[in-house]
Amino acid sequence: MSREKEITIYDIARELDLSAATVSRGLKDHPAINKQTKKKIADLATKLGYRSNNFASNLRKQRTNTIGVIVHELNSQFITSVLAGIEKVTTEANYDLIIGHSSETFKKEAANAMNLFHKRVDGLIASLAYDTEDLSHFEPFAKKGIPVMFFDRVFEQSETTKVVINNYKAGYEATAHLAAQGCKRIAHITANLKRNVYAERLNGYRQALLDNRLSYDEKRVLVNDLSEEASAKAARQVLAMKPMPDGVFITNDFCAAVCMQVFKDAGKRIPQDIAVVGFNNDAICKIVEPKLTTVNYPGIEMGEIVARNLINHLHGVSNIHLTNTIIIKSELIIRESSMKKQT
Amino acid sequence: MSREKEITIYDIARELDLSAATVSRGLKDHPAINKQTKKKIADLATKLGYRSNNFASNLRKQRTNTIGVIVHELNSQFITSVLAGIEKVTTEANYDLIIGHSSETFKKEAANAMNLFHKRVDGLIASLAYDTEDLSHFEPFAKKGIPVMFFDRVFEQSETTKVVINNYKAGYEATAHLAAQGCKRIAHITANLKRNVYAERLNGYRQALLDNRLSYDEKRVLVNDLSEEASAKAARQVLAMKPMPDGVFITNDFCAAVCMQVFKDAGKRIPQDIAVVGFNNDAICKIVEPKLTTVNYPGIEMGEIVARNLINHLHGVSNIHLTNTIIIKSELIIRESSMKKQT
DNA sequence: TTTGAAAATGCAACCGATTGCATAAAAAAT
DNA sequence: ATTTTTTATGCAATCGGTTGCATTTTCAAA
Repeated sequence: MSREKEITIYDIARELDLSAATVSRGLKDHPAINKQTKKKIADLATKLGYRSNNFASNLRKQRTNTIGVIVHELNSQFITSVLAGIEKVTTEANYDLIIGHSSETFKKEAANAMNLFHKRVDGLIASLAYDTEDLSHFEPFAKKGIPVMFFDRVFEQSETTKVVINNYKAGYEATAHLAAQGCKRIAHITANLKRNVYAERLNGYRQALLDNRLSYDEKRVLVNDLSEEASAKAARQVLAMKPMPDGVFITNDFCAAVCMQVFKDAGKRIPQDIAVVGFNNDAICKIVEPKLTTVNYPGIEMGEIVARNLINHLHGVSNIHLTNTIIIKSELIIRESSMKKQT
Repeated sequence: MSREKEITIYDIARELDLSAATVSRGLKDHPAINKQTKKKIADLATKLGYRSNNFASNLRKQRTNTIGVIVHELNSQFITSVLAGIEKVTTEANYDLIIGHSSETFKKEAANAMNLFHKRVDGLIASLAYDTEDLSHFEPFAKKGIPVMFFDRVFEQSETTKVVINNYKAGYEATAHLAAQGCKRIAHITANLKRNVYAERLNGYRQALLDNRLSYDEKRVLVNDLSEEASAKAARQVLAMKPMPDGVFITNDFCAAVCMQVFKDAGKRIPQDIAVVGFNNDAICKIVEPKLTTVNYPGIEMGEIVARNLINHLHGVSNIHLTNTIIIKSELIIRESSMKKQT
């Protein structure tokens, strides 16, 4: 209720008959300060409830020890695990984190970028929104020499550093698996092909079809925004295809779960009538029936790697401008939804 | 690559032959500054790529215009929508947001609280972690007169302001609905009863049983941590009860989804053999089969209300110490998982 | 032309921590 | 006892906006 006076190093200095400089050094364990003096300072600081003023400190140091993160959405297992990985590394390195989310819109992504820019983060980690078309909103960072790293949703052609999985390979393996299960007409439900992850998976899908002597048919590729409504619509489109596909590779687990629901409502059996493979290995995979075959995405590892690289760069240990792309392993997890052939 | 020099108001002042004070006022549209001067300042600022230094500004103003938020987890629809509501209001009021998450642990919650305290947020919004036992980590805020508001997971007995739904009523209605569907042995799967939300729902459950002349049996109440494993275990415990329950009210949709899976694997039909009601109205409700009856939790509204009250308090428009508890409406959404009686 | 009020701008002291350099005190070497 | 080295501490400028108060400029009223 009653606002206490804020304690500063000057208060501590006065009380101990020291200079503010000594208190400042003492508080951060500077080697030139006497051990006992340090203890006296620390004790009094605790007693008075001193808290360091970040603003004064950052103003003077011209650094913030803060890293900004921009993600497209928060409510996904994948993103949450990436954040956990980033947090682990940044906390160890004593950096603070400011997390912003774009709700999949370019507008909010740009607003977040500007916000973090004004907050003067020392570095930025980002995954692009659904409809981001260019990276101009990250240019202020480049101009000021603030490192930016992308993960997952990146611009493949850009010069910035990025951490990704091999989406081409993942798409290839998912599709090849369906082919190996005997599927002859494999559809693909995906999202905005401007996003590298989806474009690459589509490429993998196509190559796997060709390598398995299955024809690639544009009509079997459906693009939507992965919302519940769009997913259901895509599923109905699959059902309406003639002949109906006997397998479908879907680029997102939630979308796949919705599709499965529609397929089952239409009386189709999974995997007998239509086999399904999703992507991400979200918790939902084990809840849907049958359990969903999917591609496991090592989120924590991805977060750790992207954060570690950024911090190494900030510490001058390495230079991210030399390492352009880091590829992380992913793997197909086979469950019932695609097991046409019983083992 | 090449780090540009940072532009300050002094640079602008020098170039326009003005004082820094005038530039400062001009940039923030102070009424005493001539319109044309303002325009000249704004134009040059843009041209030079000026960005205001928050640290200098906050240091001087002794305010941050930032609100901290601590939530227990990010990957839930409910939390995401609360955050959306908070964001909407705070953005309009020109406050920044710093979001921290505790991963359901007291330790990280306390660490987040200290971090936000040192970042000197003007106010704090929080929902407690699974195992938080006391509120001592929020005391520094109280001491400095920084307002703290809780939502959803709160300490009912505490003096702090809180925004909640009527969990008692929600639990009552969910249970009464099962009774109305003809269930005679209704089980309840819930979580840490130290969390008000779960304790209150249990109370509602118990009263509804009594009001429907059904006996309350402690053995039918299972407490777990809502993880996938714990949920499956709880479901198996329900299956093992003799006689087996014919209805179950589960305090969380994800947990309910896992349970349904276990029930179905055991050959039970939902809702014929066992009716299920969940809680939260997450997207998963419409993906499981049959679709899950649940309690809708108005996340966005909750976020808006808690943020609006906090900001009003900060602006001195109202005083949160007068309003102790705000209750928001929730409602039962009936789907197939509980419809024993066909309509 | 003078005067008074209103409008616009400037002065200078903050806010609190950091840090290069100077200095003082204590310990060691001569 | 004196000089050198080591160890501790202090001085004072700096970071970049903000703001109460003073001063100057502008413009209309007398």
